[in-house]
Amino acid sequence: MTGSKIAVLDPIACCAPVRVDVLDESQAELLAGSFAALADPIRLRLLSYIAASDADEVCACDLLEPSGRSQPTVSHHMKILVDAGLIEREKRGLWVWYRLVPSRLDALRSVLG
Amino acid sequence: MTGSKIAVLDPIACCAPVRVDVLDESQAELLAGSFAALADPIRLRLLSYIAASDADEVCACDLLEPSGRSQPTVSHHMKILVDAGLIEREKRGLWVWYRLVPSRLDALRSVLG
DNA sequence: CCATTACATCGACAGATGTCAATGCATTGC
DNA sequence: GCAATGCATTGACATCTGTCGATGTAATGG
Repeated sequence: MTGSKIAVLDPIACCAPVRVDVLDESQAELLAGSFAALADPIRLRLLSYIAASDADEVCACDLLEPSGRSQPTVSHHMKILVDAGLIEREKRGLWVWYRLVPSRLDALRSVLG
Repeated sequence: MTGSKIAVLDPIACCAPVRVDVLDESQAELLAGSFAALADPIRLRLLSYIAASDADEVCACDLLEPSGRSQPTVSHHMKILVDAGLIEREKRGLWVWYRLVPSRLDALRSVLG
């Protein structure tokens, strides 16, 4: 995907020199941000709750009880997931609905393969 | 994979009731820990450095320069990756060698699928 | 032994993160 | 208009995290 080949030659020669295809800093920063969104048990459960829903969207009001956290805390976590691009937010009337963004999850999955 | 079906019925009925297959707390805690190990740009670059190596293992001494961090800091990050089960550590003589644990990465990947 | 090397651990610090009560801001219904 | 509702934002706090200098520890070579 990236293709940036960096040749690293170790001067001491304790170890064999290595040719590498390493994530550059900006790529690593971006990916780390995405994984950080997944690095919290509450957010993982919120995500799986949406993923497991029969409908393809879930009302914010349904996320309070199963998460066991206060309304501001859930709102905070949902914002982090939205900012990471893992879920979409849509406001209809008084209620807010969340949907998964499967392409974003696929992108993260491909990084681990 | 888990199979734990939990029926959640929302009492207010503002939203449709949802049948869910949600991560339980201990599962979420475990997974969050694994993703947290990936939620740092330095660790991602260390991991990709090992993954991109021609050999299947990399000497710790080769990780200092490309990471741009001090020796204690790199040691700290490698410990986190090892504790998360993402890489293996083997000491031979004075040197320490690291290898990927592909099965662990596969497991994480399958969670996102 | 002793010096040197490679890596781990400790201690300290700044900055990030999760949490909730209090408050703000739209939207709806009257 | 006004009150009520659903969610976001703020402020404050404790905890966690990344970082490095200093030091500890195990292995090697003389």
